[in-house]
Amino acid sequence: MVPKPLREGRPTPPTQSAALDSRFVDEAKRKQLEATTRYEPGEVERRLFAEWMEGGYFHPVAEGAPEENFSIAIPPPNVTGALHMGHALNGSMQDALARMNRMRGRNTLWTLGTDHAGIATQAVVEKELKAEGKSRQELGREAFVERVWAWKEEYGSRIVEQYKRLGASCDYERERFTLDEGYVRAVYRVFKSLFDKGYIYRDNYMVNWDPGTYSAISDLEVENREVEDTLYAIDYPVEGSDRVLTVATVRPETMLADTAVAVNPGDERYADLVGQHCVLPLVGRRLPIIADEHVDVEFGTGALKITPGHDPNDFEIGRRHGLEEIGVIGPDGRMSEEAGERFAGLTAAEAGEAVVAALRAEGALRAEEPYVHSVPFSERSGARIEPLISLQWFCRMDELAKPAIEAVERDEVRIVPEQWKRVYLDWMREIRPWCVSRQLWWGHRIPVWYCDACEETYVAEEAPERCGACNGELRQEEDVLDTWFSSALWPFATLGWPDDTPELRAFYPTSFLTTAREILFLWVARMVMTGLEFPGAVPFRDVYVHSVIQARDGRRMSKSLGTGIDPLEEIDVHGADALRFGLLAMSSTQDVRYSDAKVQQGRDLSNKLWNASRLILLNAKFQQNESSSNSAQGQVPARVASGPPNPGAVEDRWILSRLERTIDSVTEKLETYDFAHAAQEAYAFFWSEFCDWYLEIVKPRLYEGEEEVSSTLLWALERLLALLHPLMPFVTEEIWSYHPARQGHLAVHSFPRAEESLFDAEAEAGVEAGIELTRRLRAWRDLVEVPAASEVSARVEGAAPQEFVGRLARFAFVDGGAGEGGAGGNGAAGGNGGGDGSAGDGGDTVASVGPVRVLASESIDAEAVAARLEKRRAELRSEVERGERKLANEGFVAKAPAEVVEEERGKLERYRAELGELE
RNA sequence: GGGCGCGUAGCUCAGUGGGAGAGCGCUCGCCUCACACGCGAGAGGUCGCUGGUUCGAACCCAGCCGCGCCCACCA
Repeated sequence: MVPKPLREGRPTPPTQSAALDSRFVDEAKRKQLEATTRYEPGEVERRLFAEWMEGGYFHPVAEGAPEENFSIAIPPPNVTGALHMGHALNGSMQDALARMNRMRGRNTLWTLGTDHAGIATQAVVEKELKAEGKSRQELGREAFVERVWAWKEEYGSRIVEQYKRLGASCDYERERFTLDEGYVRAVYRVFKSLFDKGYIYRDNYMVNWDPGTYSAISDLEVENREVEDTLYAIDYPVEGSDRVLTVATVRPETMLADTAVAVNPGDERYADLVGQHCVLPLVGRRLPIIADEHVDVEFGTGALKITPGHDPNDFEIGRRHGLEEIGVIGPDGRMSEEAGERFAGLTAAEAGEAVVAALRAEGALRAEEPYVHSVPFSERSGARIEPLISLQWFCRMDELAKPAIEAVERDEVRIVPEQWKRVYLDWMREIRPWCVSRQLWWGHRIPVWYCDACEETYVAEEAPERCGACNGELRQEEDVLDTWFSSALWPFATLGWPDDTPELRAFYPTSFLTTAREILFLWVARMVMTGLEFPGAVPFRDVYVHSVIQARDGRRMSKSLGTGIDPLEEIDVHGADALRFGLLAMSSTQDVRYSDAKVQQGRDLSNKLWNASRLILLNAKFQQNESSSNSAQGQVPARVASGPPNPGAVEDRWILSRLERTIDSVTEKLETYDFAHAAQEAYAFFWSEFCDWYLEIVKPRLYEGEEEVSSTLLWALERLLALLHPLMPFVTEEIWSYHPARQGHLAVHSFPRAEESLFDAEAEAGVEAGIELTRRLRAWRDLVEVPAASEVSARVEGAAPQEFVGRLARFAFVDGGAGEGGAGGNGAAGGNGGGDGSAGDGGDTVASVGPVRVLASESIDAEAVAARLEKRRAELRSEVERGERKLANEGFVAKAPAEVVEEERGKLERYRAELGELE
């Protein structure tokens, strides 16, 4: 749990010039590259991160306009926190965007900081105290708060260090904390301003009292759980009559605070009783019988006991009818004096039992039955919420909500995926006052001062000295503000607001926010409201609501359940790039289970990148560039070293075309926050097309030292690394350090833009046909069980296949007439022995695979060939039948789009032709 | 009670009107001079169920079954 030092005994990072072109001049480094057949992220990541920091790349100058710059304010983690998977996913997304935009030359700021997290932090320190046998009360407020600060200074930066392990390109020099001096000023300015507008007020009101934290909490911090309780029916005698009103409750102890009984105004059963009184059993209080619409005629007896002091509904009803508000349960969850001598001092639960016993003794308990209902619990402490009336500070939200609703309606803040837009709007339209005071010590103490002498109240940004009216002593409000009150100001308070700072001018509004949906209301909505109210502009343009990563078994990842997976362990084992890739690839808009396989895939990809690059870098021929003007760090990204190559070979044109299309597509996906598809598409291109086919195709040319293929490879590699860098910054940066075109760090290299002039449909079609033929030949070999090591002789009919086909499928093409060997050379085929003798001048054809006529040899099993042929014929017949059936359908031909019909005809023709050849 | 979403290969998930995909796992064959964290070839799916719309449905509509999440004051 102790933060790991980041620069574990590493020597200082190389200076610019040392990091520069020392590679192949330096034979040792070449040897190292040659020897390292496996990418090892551990050492690389620490070293490279230090280099980036050294370069100052993450610390932009505050210049330019927000529209042309790019900025993100990180969702501030709790100071008490440790990096969890949510942070890791969130961070991977933000970093991908930050890095892409930085590489595009945009002035990019990713603000980092932590949240003081009132309850959580106070709880941690209180626990510490408890272990020492002390309490915060003993310590006193001032000393306690000092102690929390000391804790924060010592442990509070752990999570910041952990973000570095992820590779997050935050501006670590602009780290903020919600209790920083400047931040506190922002909070006080906002409080005062909202007070002056009449939005903030103090009132005795029903709140969610959390006996666990000994504080009020907001509606959003309450979670409802199904609980099995007992529903008691109690008889309340009607005064001056022998009738009784039977009421129901799951909390009998609250009857001690009843101040009325209500019935529905339309309920004829009780119409005559309205206006009369009941007598409260055990207590003897006279309760008026009132009529209120809230009462459900169908439920129970249709009579409802009213406890304005301990039930939110009853509270509302009580206020409507001007009922007395009695509190019998105190903030400690125990019965107060008001509950009467018999019950005072008992816990609520004990009191409940005592009340039931007493009622039973009096014969007032009519019935009891098990009852399942939902009960509020504190998300903070887990304690059952005790609704009670207390004096708190509230903020009226309706006026603030109006512009925040409009901003989202008009897409000035875009919520992605769009379904969350409605969720946001629905909540905002029904918004209720926010209880902003908390009975804690750690936080922003509410900037209100009272004069006890004359009862004057002052709200101010700075403490007034004495009472202006009577010159009496002033006493500051004891309560602190809800943590979310300060979080709500995060995007602008971190930039220096309320001062007019260069940062604010350059980076507000921010560009992007990504968040889990659980804090859409708690945090996002409130930032929109305060942003519009204070700096006067939306806090961010786009909000991306990401998925929740669940534990492997589908449960929530949670520390208490023991289902959490520690991202740092995953980084230790697989590397940060692997984790980043894995998280991005597995994430989507819906919740997903954590997938080890995807992280594995990321690790494999890192390794594959490393090795494919080794192949290229160790074999490509290139001229060492004179290192041109040193690109100034962090300013102008280095240009792509050379212009696009213009190769003649069809496979070169093919791969360049595919690369540019991939760049186009991956970029578009990143821009629309479709991280999963961006990652997977980049993976598929690199692995399946670039490595499996292109590298295999060009190996002979590469080994021969052909310059054209070398420059194509180096150019493609450079663009590929740059494209992948936002997703996997470490491996790509490390590989780049060996690239001859390197002039500076990849982190500030330009991000590729698809070069459309390289799109080449013809080359794509040509190579893809060759690939298809290769596949068929390989499948044929496997099927007829040709030994893997042997080469098969064959003749080609008609147009010659791509030359790589024979080599990759291990086919030696012989030319019947000229006796010229095929691409692979006959030497290798010599192993086939005598069979080749007859093949040399065009022996018997034993099978056809497309245009390829396979010649008889010892390694070919005639029976297997026949079986193979029969299988293919069966496939083709069924295809032909399918096509014929479809085209015979008049509706299809008449109504389907012409190109669909055409395609169908083409396919049918091809199948027929192939079938004809085989029969 | 209201809302949102999900049910596709053994597993985890893409696909959202024109012939079922990926990664992992599995089978077979390969240590082929970048990579065995690898290479090649395969097997495996009545796309939850029932109806409807359409020339055509995993995809659109309706109903049903199962699962999840959010919001909500029925004692």
